[in-house]
Amino acid sequence: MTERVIRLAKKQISIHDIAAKAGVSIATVSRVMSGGIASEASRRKVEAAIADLGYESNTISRRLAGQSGRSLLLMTTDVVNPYYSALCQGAETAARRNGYSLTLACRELENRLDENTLEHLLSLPVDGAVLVGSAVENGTDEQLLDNLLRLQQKMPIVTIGPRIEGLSCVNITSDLSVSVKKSISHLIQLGHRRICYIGGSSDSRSYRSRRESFISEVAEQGLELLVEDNCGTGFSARAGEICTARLLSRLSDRDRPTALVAANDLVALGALRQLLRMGIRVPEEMALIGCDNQFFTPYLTPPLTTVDLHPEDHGRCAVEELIRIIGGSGDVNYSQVRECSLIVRESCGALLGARHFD
Amino acid sequence: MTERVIRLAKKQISIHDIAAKAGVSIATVSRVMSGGIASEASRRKVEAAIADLGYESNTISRRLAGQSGRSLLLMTTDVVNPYYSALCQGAETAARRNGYSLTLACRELENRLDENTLEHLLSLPVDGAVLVGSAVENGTDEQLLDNLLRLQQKMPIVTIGPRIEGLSCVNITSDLSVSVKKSISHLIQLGHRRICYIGGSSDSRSYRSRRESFISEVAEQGLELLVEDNCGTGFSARAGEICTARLLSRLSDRDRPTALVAANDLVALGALRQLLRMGIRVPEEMALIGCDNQFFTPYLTPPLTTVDLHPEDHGRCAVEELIRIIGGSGDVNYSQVRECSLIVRESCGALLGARHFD
DNA sequence: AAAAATAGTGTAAATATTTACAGAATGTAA
DNA sequence: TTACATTCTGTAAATATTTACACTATTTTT
Repeated sequence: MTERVIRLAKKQISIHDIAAKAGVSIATVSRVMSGGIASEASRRKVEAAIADLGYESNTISRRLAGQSGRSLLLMTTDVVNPYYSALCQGAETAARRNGYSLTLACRELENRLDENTLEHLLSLPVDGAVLVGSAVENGTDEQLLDNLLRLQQKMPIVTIGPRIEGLSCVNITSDLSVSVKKSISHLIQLGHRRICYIGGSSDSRSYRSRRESFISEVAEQGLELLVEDNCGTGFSARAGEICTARLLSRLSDRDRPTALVAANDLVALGALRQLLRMGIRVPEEMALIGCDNQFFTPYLTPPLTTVDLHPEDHGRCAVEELIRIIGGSGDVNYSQVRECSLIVRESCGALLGARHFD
Repeated sequence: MTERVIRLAKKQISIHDIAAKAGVSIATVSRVMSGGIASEASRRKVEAAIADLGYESNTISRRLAGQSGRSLLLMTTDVVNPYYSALCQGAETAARRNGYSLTLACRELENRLDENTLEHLLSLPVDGAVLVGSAVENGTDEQLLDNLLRLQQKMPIVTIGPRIEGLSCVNITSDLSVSVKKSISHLIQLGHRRICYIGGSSDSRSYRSRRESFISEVAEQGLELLVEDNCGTGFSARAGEICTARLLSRLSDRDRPTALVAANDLVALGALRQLLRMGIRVPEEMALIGCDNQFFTPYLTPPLTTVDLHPEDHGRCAVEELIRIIGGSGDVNYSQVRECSLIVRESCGALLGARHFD
């Protein structure tokens, strides 16, 4: 009934073997390994034995004895979304560079961190967790807070995304209002006055924050707010298509916006396709601006103007912060706001005449 | 000097606490947990105590005592490439469904599994590894074999990609010759005779295998082999651009191929852009076919015809095989060849007149 | 009724490490 | 020479589990 395990033949070389070979006790070996107090003579003998036998200390028992196992958890929504996969890549690289390994927990697109997932996370042998995506985006603040506090009892956490009210932890965030401001000023500079935000889901806290920034910035600049209730439907290319079709079918040609700000590049991709389908030329008749600077954006026709949030940087930062916290040094409750940059290409009409290609 | 570790207050509830509460020995608790021999009475008492105290067994010590820690390793090249991220998603989901966790080791695009990385992998507390990308693609067969055999001494492995000569392990693979055959027959059906393969890197074993298939299929069909040495330069969109530009600048208009088969969708994306830049219309003047059915392909202009290798399926399969092997049942040395499907869209001229959109 | 088999249980060893504590060896000061 | 401090080392306990082994109690077979 009990599961049979393949036992791979050779017994591990243990600290005991080293001790025997070097003619010292296991305690001394351990101290040499961890840089503790030991005489030069012992140190040399132990190091020779280690090199000789090719010994590597065992993560499992080190951890059982109360040490860090040097492994971190990354919880994301959906690595297929290039924003998350770039973040993941950044996190993994940073972890590996610091001698940590990274365990991945993804969710298919779901509403929130549920009971099962939480149990799974809690049972994982890791020293800390980076949380991004639905785990910190979707659901009410109380639900999120409940789950995260429970997780936090077991391990330190770092969140990426909008700060969660009432949770004290390190938080990596983009100033979405800056990203929106940059997009809107770029459009205004190019002469646009009728700008509409498309795509996204109001389940997402990032979305809500970005949308609020959009609304307030539109007001600030004295622009008209266009069909504000048309936002939403999701973060996919399909959502971009649907959303664009719905928006334009509702409005007469003269009420139509002259520029669309998409929730992300996927939404922009779908919008672009829908605009083409409807015979509306980009950027001549409609400007389009995305978000995330995903790898395919320079290759679209026209190349997409977008905002780079530097997700690899988010991943790297979160991991470095987490390792710092595990090391026990410094502040464990603040937000680090990361830069974002507007990447100007041709989908809003800039650069156009100059050189259509390149 | 020694790193200080945050110790989170509460001591874990252990098997001893359960034993005490249930009035039995720890051995009995362990047997109840693992479904071993125990009386109904003990079983009930133990289960009550477990529910009462909310006990969860400790992965670390279970593993130290020689049991599976229920965690797997996935080694990929580069999760930012959508093929790998889809694979990764499939693997993670399958692992989680089976109660396993998935640790990720990515490499930035590098030539091969080097010494450092291998050390890292060997030190990881996992029960088995799925290998895909540069770890099983790049380098000579001897180098690969050396590394993989060393890894295999520590844990069972499953590889995804072309089978490695001399390595006995489970291998998940796509029949690339079928994928190439499907692409070529599609093009021939549409009247093409001058077909050229672009992109990819001869460091990659998948690439070499796919290219060989291309060459032999071109011969089989009695087609002319076009500038065969022009292949290569990489798997990125940039590579597609460069490769296309170079190819077309070398040939007079009448020697030019009428169809391009790209190493993957990224290469096709770059090729598409370059063709547009050179004023060559797709599909009217040049057909283009990709590989991977990445999420952006339906949204290109024209929508890209491509081959879906079903990477999530590869990931899922590999993980399921690995878990089976860890469970100790069945064959541990064979190749499982997975299906691939041609996704016909408009970039080769099919579907064109009928309905240009949708 | 005796012998044998079976079911259930507890003790203790095993896994590979860290570290508190005690003790030994050495050096320094009075 | 004695007292004290310092440096170094080894023993053993601790971590949370599994499991071999010995033992008891029950059931089955002869």
